[in-house]
Amino acid sequence: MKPTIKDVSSIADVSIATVSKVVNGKDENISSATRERIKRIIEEVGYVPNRIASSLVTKKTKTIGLIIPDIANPFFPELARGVEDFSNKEGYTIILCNSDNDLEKEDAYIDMLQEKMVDGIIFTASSNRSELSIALNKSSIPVITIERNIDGLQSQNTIVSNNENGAYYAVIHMIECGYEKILHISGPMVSKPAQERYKGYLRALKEKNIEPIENHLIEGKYSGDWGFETIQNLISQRFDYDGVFCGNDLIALGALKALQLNNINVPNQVGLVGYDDIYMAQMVRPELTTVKQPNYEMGYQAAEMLVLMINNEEPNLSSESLETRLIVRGTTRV
Amino acid sequence: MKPTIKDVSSIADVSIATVSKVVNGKDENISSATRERIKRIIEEVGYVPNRIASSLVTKKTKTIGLIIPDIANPFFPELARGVEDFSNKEGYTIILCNSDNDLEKEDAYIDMLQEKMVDGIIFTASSNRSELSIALNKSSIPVITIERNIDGLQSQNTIVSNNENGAYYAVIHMIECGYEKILHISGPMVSKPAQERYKGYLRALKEKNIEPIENHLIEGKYSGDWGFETIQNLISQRFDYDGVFCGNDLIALGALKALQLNNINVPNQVGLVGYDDIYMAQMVRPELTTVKQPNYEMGYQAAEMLVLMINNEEPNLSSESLETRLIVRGTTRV
DNA sequence: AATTATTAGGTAAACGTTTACTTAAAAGTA
DNA sequence: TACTTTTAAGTAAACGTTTACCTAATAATT
Repeated sequence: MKPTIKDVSSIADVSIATVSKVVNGKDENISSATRERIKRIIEEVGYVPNRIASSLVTKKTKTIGLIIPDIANPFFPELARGVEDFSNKEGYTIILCNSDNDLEKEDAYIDMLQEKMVDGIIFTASSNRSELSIALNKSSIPVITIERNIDGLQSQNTIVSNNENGAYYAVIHMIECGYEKILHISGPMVSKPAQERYKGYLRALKEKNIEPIENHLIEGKYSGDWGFETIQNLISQRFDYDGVFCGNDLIALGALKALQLNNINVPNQVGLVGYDDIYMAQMVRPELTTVKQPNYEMGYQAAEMLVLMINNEEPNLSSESLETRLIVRGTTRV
Repeated sequence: MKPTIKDVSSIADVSIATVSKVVNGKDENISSATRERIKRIIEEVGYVPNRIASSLVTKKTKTIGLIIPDIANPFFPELARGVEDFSNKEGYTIILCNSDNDLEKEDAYIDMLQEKMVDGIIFTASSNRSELSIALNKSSIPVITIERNIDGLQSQNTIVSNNENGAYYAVIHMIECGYEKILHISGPMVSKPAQERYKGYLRALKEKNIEPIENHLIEGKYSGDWGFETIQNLISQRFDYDGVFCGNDLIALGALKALQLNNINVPNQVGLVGYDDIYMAQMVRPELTTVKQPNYEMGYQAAEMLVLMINNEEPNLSSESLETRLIVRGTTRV
């Protein structure tokens, strides 16, 4: 049987309160003799405090729930890492939840996290969900949404990156490179980032007085296969375009592969820009021009903000939109 | 204030025991009238059971700790996903820990997980650590090691993939393709998988009666940059080789980039094989020949095994070595 | 010497559940 | 009718801590 604080106290012949005090460093009023004796005994018997029991009285679990769509999606590991790094630094532990953008799973995880009394939740919601917002609002548990905000959540604390600007500058760059017939292969338009990127794309065209070509928006999934297929289709349809702005790097890498397979020169015949700056963007030839999102920072700052909320220190940022950075590499001509 | 079981019980005018029974479905002896009344009240007041409190008495937290080096390393997300999928199916929640292969962090996490009373731990240990094994052994908490086993851990339950065979078949394939001067760019040799892959590489050469070339082992990191640098160096040294077996895909992709940059044709002048089959392996041209590790399955099976251990049902597999699969693509000539 | 302050530690309630055991009433049986 | 069984629920201890408050002994102050 695992030793408890009681075992330690009886061996040391002190009360459990005394042991508790030295374990938690609240031992100003404990003589150094007993302090050392207790510490030695703790070592000897291998006592490890039961945080479940202490959580019950302190009402703090030092645990944060992280709900993301899928850790296997290359966008999220870095974000998760950011969350974990800050959390760990502050003594928090994180519970990882993959929702697969499935509303039922999201709900189930929210419930579970509440039952486990997490101190706060960081949440990439699949879409806007008023019922969820309501449920979350009345639960009084600090929540911060990340990457996408959801409407109707009170004390809306959000970390997002500025998708619209990111897309805008990317497309401006393409236009300045001389591409004129630029289409947009996007991810699913139900997601906010997809909507915002599309908005930025349109804004750039408008500002440069370029009429969007017909069928300029091709909506699909955030996968390499989707990018590949789309280009293959376009080629078989003899679609006329000279630039492709992709919803993310995965799409772009798939597109690049298809273009090269059909001997279409990138960047000379067709310019290509991705979004995210995943590691692989630099591992292909030509290297991919893309928009870097501060994934790690987003996670880190989200955790930072959440911990502030947990400690009831009003975060001075109630909603932060981090800027993106255009990284010009080889898939756009200069 | 959040409602507790007591609030529900007093509104329903029953004892807390009765509420507890209906909450946990142990309500054979509760009349359907009261059962429904209680359920309605739970709904109305928004009662959510405090699992911290119940864990204290049941001594089960329904939580599993997962310690891996780095979730941002493309090898681990899938594995983590496998762990999470099975765990979630069984009602477990996972705590994610990134150790960065840092011994102190590993220790700190092990402590933390024990304090949080997790029901079990899945662990990718950075290296062999006898003290850790001892600590773990006496803690009586179920542990399963994954991807790499650590010596001295009692009731050694391990899920690994057969690295030696994976490497062996890969190199055999290269030799059968006609490559003869094959070098091995490996990850850090302190890690077991690196050692085993090297062993497989040597075994293949030996079996085919090929003398390893001089300086055939180049040891470094599991990164694309490392692969890139190494090839650049080799080229500047005019090193003579015609095949490269890489410790992982990241190294291979870096190497591929360097080779192509120097106009060395892959697979005609130099054959190239990676390890892992990350998603990006098919996104480059030529697509990378590689060894597929069953990452997801490893995670899934590890969780499966751990849950068996937690439930004290002796797992019939005490140490499973999953087979790998060689995936021949475009970086080796046929 | 009498009073006060400080030091070192103890007491016991509280946190929110679960569960083995008990009980009272109702129903069944001889 | 008198007993036994079943049904429906309640009682209270236990889980392992923390912490506000208390106390006795010693030290400091006047």
